Amino acid sequence: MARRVGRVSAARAKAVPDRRRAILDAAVRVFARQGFHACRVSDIADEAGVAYGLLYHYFPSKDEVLSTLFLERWGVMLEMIREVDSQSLPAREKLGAIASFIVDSYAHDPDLMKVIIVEVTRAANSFGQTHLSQIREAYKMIAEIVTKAQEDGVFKREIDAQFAAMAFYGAIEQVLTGWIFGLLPQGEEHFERAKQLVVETVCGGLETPAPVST
Amino acid sequence: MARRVGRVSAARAKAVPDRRRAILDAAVRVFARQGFHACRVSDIADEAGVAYGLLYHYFPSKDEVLSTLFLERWGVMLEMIREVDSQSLPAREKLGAIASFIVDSYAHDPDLMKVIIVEVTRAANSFGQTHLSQIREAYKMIAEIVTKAQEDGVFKREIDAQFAAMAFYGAIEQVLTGWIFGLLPQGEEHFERAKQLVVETVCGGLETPAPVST
Amino acid sequence: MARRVGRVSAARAKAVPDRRRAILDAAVRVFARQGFHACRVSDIADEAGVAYGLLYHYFPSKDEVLSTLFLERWGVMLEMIREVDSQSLPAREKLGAIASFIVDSYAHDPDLMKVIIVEVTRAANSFGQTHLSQIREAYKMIAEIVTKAQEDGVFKREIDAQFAAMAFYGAIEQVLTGWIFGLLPQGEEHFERAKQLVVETVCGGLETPAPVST
Amino acid sequence: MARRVGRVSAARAKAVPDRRRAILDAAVRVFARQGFHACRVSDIADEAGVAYGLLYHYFPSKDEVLSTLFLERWGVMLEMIREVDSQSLPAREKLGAIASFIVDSYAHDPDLMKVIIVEVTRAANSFGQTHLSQIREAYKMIAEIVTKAQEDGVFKREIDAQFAAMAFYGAIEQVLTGWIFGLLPQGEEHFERAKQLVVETVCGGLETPAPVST
DNA sequence: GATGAATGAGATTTCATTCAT
DNA sequence: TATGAATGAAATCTCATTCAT
Repeated sequence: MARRVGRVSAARAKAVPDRRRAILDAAVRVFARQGFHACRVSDIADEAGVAYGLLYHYFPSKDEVLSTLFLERWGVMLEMIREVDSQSLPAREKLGAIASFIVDSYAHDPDLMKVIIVEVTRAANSFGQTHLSQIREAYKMIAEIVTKAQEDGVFKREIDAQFAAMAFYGAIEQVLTGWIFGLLPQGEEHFERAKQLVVETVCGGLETPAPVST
Repeated sequence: MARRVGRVSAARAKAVPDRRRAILDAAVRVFARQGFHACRVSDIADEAGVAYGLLYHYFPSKDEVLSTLFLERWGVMLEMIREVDSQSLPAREKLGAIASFIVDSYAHDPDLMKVIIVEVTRAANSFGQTHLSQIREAYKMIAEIVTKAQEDGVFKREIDAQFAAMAFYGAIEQVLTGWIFGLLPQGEEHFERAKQLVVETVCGGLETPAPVST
Repeated sequence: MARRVGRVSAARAKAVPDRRRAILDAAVRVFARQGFHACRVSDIADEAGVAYGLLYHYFPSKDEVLSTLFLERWGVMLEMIREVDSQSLPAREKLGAIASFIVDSYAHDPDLMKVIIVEVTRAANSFGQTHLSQIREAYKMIAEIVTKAQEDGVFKREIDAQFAAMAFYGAIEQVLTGWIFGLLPQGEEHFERAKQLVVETVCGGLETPAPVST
Repeated sequence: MARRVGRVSAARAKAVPDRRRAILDAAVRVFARQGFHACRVSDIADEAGVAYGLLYHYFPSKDEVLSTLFLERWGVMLEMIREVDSQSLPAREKLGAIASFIVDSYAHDPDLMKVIIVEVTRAANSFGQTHLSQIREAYKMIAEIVTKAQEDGVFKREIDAQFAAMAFYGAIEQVLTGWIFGLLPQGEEHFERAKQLVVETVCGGLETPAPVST
């Protein structure tokens, strides 16, 4: 009966505020601001405007709130990479699509991306461990793109695909980190430029082409 | 070669065990194994084989132990980058020296590098914030190397130096993260290879040179 | 007479045990028995029959428990002195009313008065400092009673009012201290007698009236 | 050889600083400033300019330092009261001598008197308990003075001697407390005046003599 | 659904005291 | 004597989680 989808109930859904969603959204802001460990469950509840006991109606634990946030978003990303991968496009464009998606994700919801990166993908001792298989999946798919490009003779074969995938993803994530830390300038313009630069850097290299010697 | 002391005083130094050093070394192992937040001060003391009150004899807090560890090592790295920077070498070699230093650091003491990366440089909400100026210093010096290379016409001018520095550092750190997480194969051979590949990737690019069209 | 509530709500009030009050009451007993510094927060919780985390639900710190106790009771006393002061009574009766109130307070709840005196009014280095303004307020109002009596020609003018107020209050507090330490005999009879004696001593003096010389 | 008294060795005694004394003197300052419980043994040692281990050469514990301080000074006071008591003087003058001694003690070394009062005589839960017999001794001797005066018909018989002793001592101590807390003005002049006023208040009473009715 | 009082394990930190040198 | 490194018991406070209402 609950969660009915359809026009009428959709209207009703608006009338009945979705507390679960409110808690998740609040958690993003609080985790981004204070960090997962430094915040209390009651901080999230306060931000969401609910009693903190309610959080335990929707989630079994504080950990699960973060995990939910991560899995939701990471799932979308994996989906997207999978789709890109299945198309027949030049490797550079595939990597460009991935970079674009990640940068757009940050542009659209910087707090969420900050939380995912800081509290999960970069947290080797806690959630990074828990969600290792999900994280690894992304690297694997990127590596496959590289492998294919190498087979096509477009990418150098001497650079290990696994390795290249890490370098590529690391470069993007570091740029996001730069934004998160306030080390790189932000803004629509910079976001767009970053998408191109990261691909150009990793695919084309920083060096200017060697002049053709006669 | 470094840290050599006169024979006599070296013997004496052995006679008096350096508990402070023992605590720092133990902290590295414990932080690496359990994470800074998940470990207790007594875990460090146990690992060091001392009473945990002694930790407070040498450090004002648990935080300060980690900070000391970070600053010690990061200081050495900054010093090294500064030295490399001052020499007149091709940009690729300068970046290669930096990559080598970082990889060697990991090869030599993986726990320490894990701690520095996981608990400091990637911990945006805690120690990453505290030591931001130190971290930024490294990025800045790398960016200067890129800038110089651009002025020399060796590096492409369209890729912002700041941005390139982040991409370069991010690529290396991600590779270390791969080792830390067990996502990339480790071993002397792989470490050596990584030094070359990261430079080749970022400087030369993943793509094969475009065939000279006639 | 005070605090009477409607029958129904009074019954209801009983149904819901006031844990905050229980903690305060337990704290009085524990502070009196062991002293503020020598007791642990868990001693208070045990005495109150609650988990000690609950104490932190109601009070931000152990200090605040004592402060609450002091301010509650001291406030009542200041109120009472203020009221006495406002009436038109002979100075001796006003001081008598104050002495009576303090002695009655002790007779009614010796532990509470012990705590207030030992841990606050006589604790120059800790809570005595914190609550100095409240303590001073009592002395000030007593001094005003003396001043008025001096203006009326009832009290000697050569004894500074501030000074007289301290002597008067000091005499009473010392008597309570005698009871607290077990140096003076206690009991309803002694309490009643003390009320008169302290006033007689300070107002009338210890000396017998000089015989009228002819 | 040590502790030789006499002219020559006295000169030497100056040359060899008395560390035990230095520690006691430092303890007075530190206890007065921070309170017994709030200060650390190392604070005392720092103030005395010695290593804190040395304190344990001269005293078995921190407690013992305070006890030594108290017993030294309180012993002198008991001695003095005993002497005064043995003389044949009017009760008022005997009490005056006691008040003078106490006030002079404060004038001469306010820190020491603060420590004795705050940390011992008023500390019902700790040192007040430990040294109860010593403290009681003073009250007893004062009470004896009162008793004798009552037998001589100089003091009213209806005011219990024990009680009068407490009131008298309490009045003085409260005045000292006023100085300690900064509630009463200090200075040579005020100290002298206080000696008279406390006796006049307790012996003569605050009230003006009743006019002789015919 | 919603609330927030109640729980209690567990963490950091302090500091009196000991003792080898 | 004199030092201060070393010890470890103990205390306060936090906060995720439970559950009666």
